Amino acid sequence: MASEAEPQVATADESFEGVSPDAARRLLLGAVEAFAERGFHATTTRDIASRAGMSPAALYIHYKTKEELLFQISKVGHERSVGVLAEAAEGGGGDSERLARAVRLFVRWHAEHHTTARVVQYELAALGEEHYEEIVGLRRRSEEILRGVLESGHASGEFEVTDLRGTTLAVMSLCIDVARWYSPSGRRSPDEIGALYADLVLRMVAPRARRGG
Amino acid sequence: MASEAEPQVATADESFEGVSPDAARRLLLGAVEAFAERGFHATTTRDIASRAGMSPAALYIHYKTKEELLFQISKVGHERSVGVLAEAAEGGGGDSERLARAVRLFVRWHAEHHTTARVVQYELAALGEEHYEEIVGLRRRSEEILRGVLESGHASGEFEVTDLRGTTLAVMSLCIDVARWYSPSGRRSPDEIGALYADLVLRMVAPRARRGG
DNA sequence: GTCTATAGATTGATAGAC
DNA sequence: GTCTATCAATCTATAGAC
Repeated sequence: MASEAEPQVATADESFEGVSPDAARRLLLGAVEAFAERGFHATTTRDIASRAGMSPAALYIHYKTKEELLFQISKVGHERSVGVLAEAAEGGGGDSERLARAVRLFVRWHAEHHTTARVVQYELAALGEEHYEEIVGLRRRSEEILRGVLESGHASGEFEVTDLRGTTLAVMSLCIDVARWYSPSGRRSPDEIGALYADLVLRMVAPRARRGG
Repeated sequence: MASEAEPQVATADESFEGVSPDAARRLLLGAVEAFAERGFHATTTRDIASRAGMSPAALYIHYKTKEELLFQISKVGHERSVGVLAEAAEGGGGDSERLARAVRLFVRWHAEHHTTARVVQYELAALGEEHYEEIVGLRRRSEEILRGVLESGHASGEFEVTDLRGTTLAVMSLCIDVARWYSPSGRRSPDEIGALYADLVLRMVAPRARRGG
């Protein structure tokens, strides 16, 4: 049995593998868990520290404020998700293939890393002003990547997109909202959800069949 | 010029018209604003009371706890949004017409009442256990209504839905996420977004064109 | 780097006058 | 029903020993 002072960070998230020293990473993982469960403002620094198996004061050796923890999570999380999206969109194949792959992997990331994703997507408002601006820049990039694929497919006639910005936003919405409702105890695996959503998105942009004559 | 003690509840939401006495309604509106801006836990009872032009103590004449305010908002908000969805789905026309109308009005509601909707959709976790269970019941109803329309359309051959539960969830996601990103200062009106999303959803479930031979 | 102890501010909620 | 005043708890963050 672990004593109360032992680290309790259960769901290790490889997104933060690179963070060192070890104590700083454990604090980050504890914060992800706590922020995802209860939200930034409802989480106490005591809670974070105790999940990392440390005293309340130890947090401040590695992070200046509680907000800085949120910022680090937000930054790494956004970088990871933008990276997934960029890689999928830049990969080979036609525009349908690129779009399907982008949606599938972006959705899968939001399901697999739903704790991190929840913090990333829903705790933005708690960031300080400068940190917020930096994160908004990263968010713009993911939107641009997706819009690029849709635009390319529309130009080539592979897609039919009547409202480019609106459709981009809708597809982003679909993917992001997965973080809100996904649960590992649900019926579907992250990959299955990704495949389903990729199919739905392809149908959203498929050229309409010419009807009648 | 209004003195500091005057009510500052700006965006009156007709969802709460029926609440009386007047002070209780003003507190509710103040709480909606504050919860939407900063989240439940970051909102102080002092903030709510001051938005309603009252002293901190006055809140407790009308509500037992801060959580009870959240519950009232959540309850009324859910009832309204379920009502919109139910009316749209029960109205006349074919299944395509019913689905398009349901999505259009549900999306429009989430945009028009985006402050209320944000609280309704993203502050659920702050509810007490019993209150949470009651709200979950209302949420199940909206999912069932939407699933009913999709099922009916699939049975009649008007739609092609390969994964009923998954598609239902995806359509709900699309609608709900509007509350997260919508801003009145954006380029599109709630009605335009509703119309666009209804079109996208119809395409998601349209039978695939028979290709080739 | 980590701890114990605690400062200093703020919070949700109550008491009691009017 | 509303106010002023305030309590008791809790929070972020720091000080100083080890």
